[in-house]
Amino acid sequence: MTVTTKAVAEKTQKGNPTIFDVASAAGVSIKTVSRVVNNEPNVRAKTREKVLAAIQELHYQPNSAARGLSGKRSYTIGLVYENPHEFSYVGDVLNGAIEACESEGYALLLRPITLPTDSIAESVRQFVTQTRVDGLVLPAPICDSEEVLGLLEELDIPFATLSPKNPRSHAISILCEEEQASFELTEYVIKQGHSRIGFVKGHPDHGASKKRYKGYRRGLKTNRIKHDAGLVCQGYFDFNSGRRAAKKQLALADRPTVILSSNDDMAAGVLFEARESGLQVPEDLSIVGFDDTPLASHLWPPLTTVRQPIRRMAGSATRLLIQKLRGGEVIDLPELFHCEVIIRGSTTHL
Amino acid sequence: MTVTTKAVAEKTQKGNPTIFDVASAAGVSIKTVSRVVNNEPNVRAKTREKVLAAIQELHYQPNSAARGLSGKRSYTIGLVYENPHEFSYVGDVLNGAIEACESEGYALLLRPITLPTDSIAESVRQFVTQTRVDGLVLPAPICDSEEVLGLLEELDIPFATLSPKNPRSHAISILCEEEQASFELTEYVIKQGHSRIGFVKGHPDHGASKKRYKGYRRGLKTNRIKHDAGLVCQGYFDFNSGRRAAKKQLALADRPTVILSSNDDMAAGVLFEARESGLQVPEDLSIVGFDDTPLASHLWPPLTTVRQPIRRMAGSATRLLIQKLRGGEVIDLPELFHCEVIIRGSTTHL
DNA sequence: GTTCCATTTGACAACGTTGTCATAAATGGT
DNA sequence: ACCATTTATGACAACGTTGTCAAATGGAAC
Repeated sequence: MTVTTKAVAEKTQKGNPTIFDVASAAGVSIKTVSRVVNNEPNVRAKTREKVLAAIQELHYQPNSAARGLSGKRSYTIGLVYENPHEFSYVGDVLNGAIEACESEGYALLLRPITLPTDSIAESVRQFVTQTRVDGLVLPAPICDSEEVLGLLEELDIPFATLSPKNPRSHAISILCEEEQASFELTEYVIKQGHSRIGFVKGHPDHGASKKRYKGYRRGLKTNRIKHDAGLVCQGYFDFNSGRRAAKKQLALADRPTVILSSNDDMAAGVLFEARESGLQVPEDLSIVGFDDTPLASHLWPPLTTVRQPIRRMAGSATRLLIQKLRGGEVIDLPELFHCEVIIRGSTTHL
Repeated sequence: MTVTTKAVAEKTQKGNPTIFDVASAAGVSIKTVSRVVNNEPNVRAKTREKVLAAIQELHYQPNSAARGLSGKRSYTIGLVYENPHEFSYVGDVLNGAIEACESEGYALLLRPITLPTDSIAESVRQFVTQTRVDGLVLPAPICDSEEVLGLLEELDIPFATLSPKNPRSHAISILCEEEQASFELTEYVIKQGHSRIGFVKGHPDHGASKKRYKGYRRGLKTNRIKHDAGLVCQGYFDFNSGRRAAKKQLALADRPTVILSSNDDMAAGVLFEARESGLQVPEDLSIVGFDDTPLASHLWPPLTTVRQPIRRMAGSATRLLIQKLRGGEVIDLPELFHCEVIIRGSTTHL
């Protein structure tokens, strides 16, 4: 076993363990390892165990390129679908990334992560060792996990971050002027005569939340409106947290005349709750969202909101990443995109 | 050149053309072809041209597995994102397929197609030759293109169809009881006292449209309500076609008291238009959707609709496909999923 | 203890590309 | 016209796996 461990150490230094490493560790031929890996018959139970143990110890993952080359299979499934005109935030990220990959001759592999999870980093480690991707695109909030970024730097895998909390100086990061947009939105409602302005914060793990809140605060300050902590609620970017926030704020004696939400889903929750309490929108309460998802324009009244060019941002992140992979020099300065304030029927002057 | 063509023909018979085929066709070494393909410097313009011509003629596509094995790169980018709790229809399809692939050790490659396009089949051909996927998952309406299915059968690439118009006897197809659900929905509103029941059809290219319409017709017939062509509009599964349909129906002297739409987006359009004309929902007009997308529960009032287990359906399609790829016998009988009618606030009794 | 057969194992080629290094051809300066 | 240098091309190994086929092993029947 000592010998085994030693052999392991030697090999592991130079990249990932191969079937040869496993074979020598288990004291069998590579073919036998192959059989075990592929669940082929005619392997003695005892042999199988030895091999399995070696695989475990070495954290062996078959190289899919080699598999694909040797055997006939590619171990890959295609999914062809009609590109929906209207997609959610994540959908736009996908589309942007896919387009960029396609035009650059790369393939895109997806790894959805359901939060909260024990360790994002562990999921990411699995993903990169399994798929051996050349680089990673990381939207928020994944790109805000120090654990993940540390891991990737350790493994020396390049990555691009999309709307990170704190852009790293040595990573590609794509940002957009959310703070400014949020500020403009706040100024806009103030100019409409509002002064009791509610705000629903986004998920604390997303960098965007802070920026949007900051813009709101600056808007108030610039216009000499006193900040009232009672008019600020913590949200989590989902519909229900918007509802909860609205319920709370609408119950106030001196309730706000407008509520700004850090995304459209929460704004929809606010609208829902306003309706439930019999309020007219925008007459009794103006409502503002953020992101301009399809939802924003499909609600009635349609939401005043901010459009981020998510798709282009994701495309840019991906293209820069590929450029870096190709060895080209990439300006590591964060690329800054412009946001557009969109005025719709959910807001009106007092 | 005659020799070239001959060599091509010989090789092409046995699978895809390789770099050797191109090299011999162009009269150069494989390394030179490699250089051209990878845009490396130090290739004479004339040589490059010859090679490019051969590549074109042979429809050569580099084998990415071989590339990945030989070079260090995998030509693959990973995208790690937080799995949104709420996604659109397409998003659910993706999630279902990704989950299945992940658990079976396959990778999933996406190819969005923007319709209308000159030739879906051509896009699909490109996709499969580029990526060399083992099989394909085809949601509606892609799976309804005879051209595509014919191509795949010709190339002998297995595929699974999701909600196809006409399930093929020799293909995996996943269906759900949409006709029945639509029927139940129709009966439900009739029991609520409605008899002027508007209907907005779905996109004519989708198999689902026909089934949903059929359920509506059967619901009317079973309850002895005369079918009125004036109450049926053609829609295209998008918000705006829902608006247009509603505008038309609400202008009728004897307007419907409820409008059934073939999906939620169109129902949102109907709701929007109802609001625009100052109608109360559901008091003045009941509204029904289909699909139970997040939108349905986020609108106010939330929509009565039908939930299809899209994610599970996509997962099943993918798993069956992989089973088939593994050589396992797959029951080619279409798998039928159950739909659930969901009653919410957008409908009420007359 | 043989013999035979089924089971288990292994040696080695093949897959299609890129990387390395050697060599051939073109170019330029004398 | 020659050599030195740069540029262009090619031969061949390497990548890590699976497929093919031959060899070794183990157990049952005699």
